[in-house]
Parts: sequence; structure tokens; C-alpha cells
Amino acid sequence: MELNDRKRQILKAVVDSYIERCEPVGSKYLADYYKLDLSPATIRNTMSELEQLGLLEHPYTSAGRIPSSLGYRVYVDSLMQSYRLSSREIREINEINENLNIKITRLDKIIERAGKLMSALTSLMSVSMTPKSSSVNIVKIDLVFFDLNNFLLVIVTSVNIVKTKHIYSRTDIGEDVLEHLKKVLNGSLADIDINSVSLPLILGMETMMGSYSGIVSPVLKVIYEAIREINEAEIYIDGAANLFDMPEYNDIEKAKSLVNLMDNKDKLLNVFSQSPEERLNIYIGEENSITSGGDSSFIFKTFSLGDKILGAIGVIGPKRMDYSKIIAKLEYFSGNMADIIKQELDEKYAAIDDSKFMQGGKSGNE
Amino acid sequence: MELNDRKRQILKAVVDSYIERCEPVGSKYLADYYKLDLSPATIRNTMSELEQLGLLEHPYTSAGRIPSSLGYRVYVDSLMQSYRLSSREIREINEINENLNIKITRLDKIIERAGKLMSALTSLMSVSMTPKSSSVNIVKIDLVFFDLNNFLLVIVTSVNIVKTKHIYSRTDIGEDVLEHLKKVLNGSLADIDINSVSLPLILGMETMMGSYSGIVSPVLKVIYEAIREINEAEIYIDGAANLFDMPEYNDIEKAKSLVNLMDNKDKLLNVFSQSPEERLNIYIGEENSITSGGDSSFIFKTFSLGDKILGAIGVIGPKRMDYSKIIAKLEYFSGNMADIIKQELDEKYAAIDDSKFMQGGKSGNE
DNA sequence: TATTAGCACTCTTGTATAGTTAGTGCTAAT
DNA sequence: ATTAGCACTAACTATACAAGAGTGCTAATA
Repeated sequence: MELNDRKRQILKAVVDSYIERCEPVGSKYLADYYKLDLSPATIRNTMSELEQLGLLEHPYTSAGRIPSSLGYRVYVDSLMQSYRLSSREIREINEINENLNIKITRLDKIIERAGKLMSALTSLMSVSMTPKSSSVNIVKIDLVFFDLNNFLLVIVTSVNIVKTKHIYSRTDIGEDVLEHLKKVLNGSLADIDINSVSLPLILGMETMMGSYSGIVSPVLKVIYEAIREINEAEIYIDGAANLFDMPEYNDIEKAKSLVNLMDNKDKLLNVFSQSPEERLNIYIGEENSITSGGDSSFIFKTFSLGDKILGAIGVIGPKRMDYSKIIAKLEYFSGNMADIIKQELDEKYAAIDDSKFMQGGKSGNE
Repeated sequence: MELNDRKRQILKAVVDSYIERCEPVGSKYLADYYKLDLSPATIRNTMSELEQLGLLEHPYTSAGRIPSSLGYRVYVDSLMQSYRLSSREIREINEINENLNIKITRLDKIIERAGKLMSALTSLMSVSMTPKSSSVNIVKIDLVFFDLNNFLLVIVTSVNIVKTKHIYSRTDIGEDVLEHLKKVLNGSLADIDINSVSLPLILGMETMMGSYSGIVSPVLKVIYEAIREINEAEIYIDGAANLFDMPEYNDIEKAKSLVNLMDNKDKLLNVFSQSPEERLNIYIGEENSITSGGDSSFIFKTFSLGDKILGAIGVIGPKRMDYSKIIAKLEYFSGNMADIIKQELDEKYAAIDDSKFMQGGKSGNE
């Protein structure tokens, strides 16, 4: 779509004005408050053409224009000027980021917290996600003996997240069995993608257990379930109430659709998963299917350590959000956050990786 | 408050009718549809008296009456007849409960799931909570050596929840130090209430570490934070969208207050904590402070194993909810659920408790 | 030829008015 | 003690009318 200069100018003015005031914008208003040096009549003509192109819409015959989703898309892609954060805003974000660093060492808690902060920062609804397992490898597996019926499964993943699970077995599992099982598990699972762990793969290990094979069969099933459970990404939503203050969400149906989203996060997971690269993703209106009605936009950014995705954070708000400002804040905030997490993980990662990892405590009874 | 028979009868009729139709109930309606054998005029007089007593309210001069919070209270305490679940309903709940049992072994996941099911069952908003730490003891603590900078903290609590936390230490911590630290931790913390673990208590252990004391000081701080983190109860809310279909939540302010509750669960935690006994708790309208406006009610039930609280589950809905039915369902559902969890935990609990628990894996390097 | 002024037209919003309805409160009759 | 009857009240509904904002079109203008 090639737009001449005037069309671009007027489209930008309409979107800017609508973002600011959330009211259909008329030709006279533009003529008065934007220095276009054109008469209302000319602006009207151009607006009419923009409407023909599908970039503007008319709520009814004689109201002002509002941007269509396509209009916002053109605006975001080529019209808006990128927002430069003020030093006040940068200071604010830095302060917020420092909050992240203090005394939280669990990645999921960090990401949940980050979501809270993001929604406070933007006055929108935030969405944040813990690492998608699709890019996570198993590094090592340990089994810690408790007693004949209880042991602890420890899984260290490539993003250095240690997950543990207490496993109870009806049949007795001695230390020797456990030791053997550990070797077998590590032999088959170390360094493979956590998503490729299948039930047949796990059950296939039974044959490798030699004389123990009969005993471990039920345990293997439980281990498979445990790995699957670890595999789940968590999604956090915060600040939905922020949206209710905005005119476009001032109706119960919209509120309902937002709350449904909170209860049912699978849709979000899908959208996140479809955008694996570390970049800014912008879905305007109907471009995403997560919000019904198509009058919300969804902007998010994934961040990674090397090629391993660490998580994602973003916001959902009205189509009429202040894209340039929100994008600037999101970029800056997530950049900071990623640095913090990377720094945190890098240390540990290095520490664990070249170690004589995977020794239990002392043997024998105390 | 002593009410004569007629007052009781009419109050009950008003509440029943309002619960069913959610419309102010007038004298003529009662006369026509409830077999009171009284004329509208008589009913009017009695209603007027009930209003004087603060049991009924008038939205405006000439509308019907609606029950006040006090009215509901009297209704719940002494008027309503307890609802007998139909066999269809019992079957439904049993099926739902079976869902709980399948392949979920983490208590928090069970409870989250239970909340989802509860909201589906009642068409209200559900609230569920994992064990409150206030009644949880530490049974044993284990430290699993990874390498000089990384180890795993394992805490087994009296409700048999095993919590683990990966701890990174900047300073080197050898296996010998860890072994000593484990003994000291167990000596001081085993069998004490997790809430009474204070920072001074933990830091005081430094002196018990003999020659190692310098090394472990920063680690002790981290361990304290970890125990505190374990100490947090999780609260899950589900089905908020159910409420938006109801006339009393058909306005954005109410929706906002609900969503705020979802983002800010501390209030709920307080209410839960104030009711430690295993019994049904009913808060009507202003009796709780969790919902603003005082037109919601909150019903929940805690369930425990012995004197250890395992969690709580409940619903939030309009003051006009069908108390007897909801209570019947909640009682039955939570009873079933508690049984499942107890059964599950009992096994493991027994298994761990009399065991030679707390041995690590093999000693030495592989 | 591109722009603009002028004006009729359209649709929403706000306000005032009146009629309708559902219910009460009071009084007098039973 | 109960009830029938009736005046009264406040919300709801419908209608009409005026005001306002903005368009679309036409004709004038630079």
C-alpha cells in the first residue's frame, strides 16, 4: 500500500489523536490542533480516501473517524516515531528492576514479579511466561534416597533450573536399585530435549535395568509423569483491573473475556509458542485470537540465554494503546530484566556445568 | 432476636424468592406464590416489621423488599432447610473428584485443580488455598551436595510436603561443611513450627559451626530466605467470569473489585488464617472485608490431617447465592477431596516417618 | 487543477414530559 | 387480628424536540 505524504500525515494525526483522546476524530479538530495547514474540507476528502483504503472507520455516518486495525498496523509499522524514554522514566524502570533482584532466586517468582511491575509501569494488563520447555534440555538427573519407598527426583535443565519431585513407590526400591536407575536415566536422558522424552522411551529403560527391571516399572511411569509436569510453562497475568478504567473495556462483556483469559491461559501459551525468536511481537486487534472482539492488542518480547528461551513478558491493552511509549518501556524493561536473570544464571550455570555434579550426601545411616 | 412464627415464615419466603429470582419481592407476589394463607396487606405489615428489625431492606419507597445482610444471616443460621443433594448431583461430584486423583501428585496442583472443579460445580467464583504454614512443622532438613558452589536444600514438613531449593553460594562450601551444617540445621530446626524460624535463630547457628562459621554466614541468610519462601501459602482463584453473568455483578465497578482480588490475594489469606478450625465458614456481605461494597458472600471450608491444615476451598458469590445448595456441595466435595489427599499423604507420611530417612545417595565421586 | 467555503443532511446526545407500572402505607371495614 | 380499598411514590418507558458534531456534496476560488 503506497500512501502519499498527505495521507500518511493525516493517518498519523488521526491515530495520534485517537490514542490520546479515545474519541472519534473529526476534520475540524485535526485542522485546529495539528499543524497540517489544510482546511477541514481537504482533510475530509483525504480521510474519505483513507476510509476507502480500509485504514479508517466510521462508527456512524456523521461521527469522526477512528483507525481500523489495518490503520494501526500501518501506523505501527511505518508512521509512529519511536518514543524516547525520559530520564525520569528510565529512573523509574531502573528502580523497578532493582526490585526484581532482591531476594528472589526462583525464576518463576522473578517472572511473576516482573509481570506485576510491568503492569504497574504501563497501566495495562501484563502477561509473563516462564521458560517454554520446547527449548530446554535435561542436563543431569539425580535420585536422592530417602527410604525404601521414598526418594527425590532432581532434574537440572539447560537453563539451569533445578526441579525436584518427591516420589513415592509402593514397592521397595533399595539404594542399589536407585543408583543403577540413576545411571540408566542419565545415560538415556542427559542432553536431550525435554520435549522428546516420551513414555515409550522411559519405559524402554526397563530392559536396561537388568535384574531390577521388575521393580522399577511402576517407578518409571511416575518419573515420566514428573518430567512432563516439569515441562509445563507457567503464565502469569496481572493488572487486569487497569483496563477496566478505560472506556473501551467499560462493558461487562469485555471484562468477561479478559477474566476468561485469566482462567484459561492455553491460548496465550499458543501465541507465545508461535513466536520463538527473541524479538518484539505485536498483534493488533484481530491479528491475535486471544481476546475476543478484536479490539485489544498484544505486545510481548521473549528473552533468552543463548538459544534457550528464558521467558517472555508483554502487555495486553486496547487497540488504542500508546504503542511507541509502551514499546519503549517494554524493550527497556525486558532488556534490563534479561540482563539480571542472565547474570544470575550465568554464574550458577558455569558453576554447575564443569563440576563433579551429582553426588549425593554421605552414604550409610547416621 | 426472637421472631414469631409468621415473621420467620415470611422472612424465609422473601429470602427464598429473592435467591431464586433476584428481584425485590412484593407482598402480592408472596401471597400468590407462597402458601402463606395471608392477604397481601398482612404480609405488608409483617414485612414492615421485619424491616424495622433490620432484616429486610427497601431499595426505594415503592419497590419490593430485599433481604439485608442480617436477614441472610438469620436465614442461614436458622431458617433455611439443608439441601439434600440429588443422586445426579452426587454422581457429578464423584466424577469430578475422580478427576482430582489422576496423575496429580503435587498438593498445590491438586488444590488448584480442585478450585477449577469447584467453580464449575457451583457456577460461582472459587478460591482455594494450599496449606497455611502456621500449622506446619519442619520434620527434617537435608542438604544435597552438587559442587563447591551449589547444593540443594530439601525440607520435609509435617504434612509431608517436600520442598526443595537450589542454593548457590559464592564462597566454596565443601561436602564436609555441608555435612556439618546439615547436622546443625536439623538439631535446631527439626520438629519446630516453620513460622517460628526467625533470622536471628538461623544466624545464631553460625556459632555452632565451629571452624566453618565464617564460610556459612552468607549461606545461612539464603537458607532463611528459602524457608520463608516455602512458608508462603498459594491461593488460587477461578471462575470469576461466572459471576459476571449475574445481575448483581453486571457493572464494571464490581468486576473491578473482583479482579483486584485476583491480583491481590493477601486479603483472602488473612480471612483464611483467621479461621483455623476445620469447619464451614460463612461470611455474608459486610461480614468479610475481602469484597468491597458488601454485596458478596464468602463460604469456605478448611480440611486437615490431624491438627495439620492441608488447605481450604470455598466460593465467593452474590449475597443472594443459594446457600443451602452451595453448602451441601461444598461440604460433600471438600469431604471427598480431603479423603483423597489424606489417603495419598497418609501412605507417604507413614513411609517416611518411621524410616531411616535423610540419607543422601552414595558418597564420594563417581 | 487542487483547495476551500458553504450548506444541507445525518446521526447521536441530552432533556423535558407524560403515561405506565409495581409496590407501598394508611385507613376503615370486617 | 385481618383484610379490602385507595391514595401515593418512585422507577421505568416512550416520545418528542432541540442541540451538537461531523460528514458529503457543490460551487466558488487561487
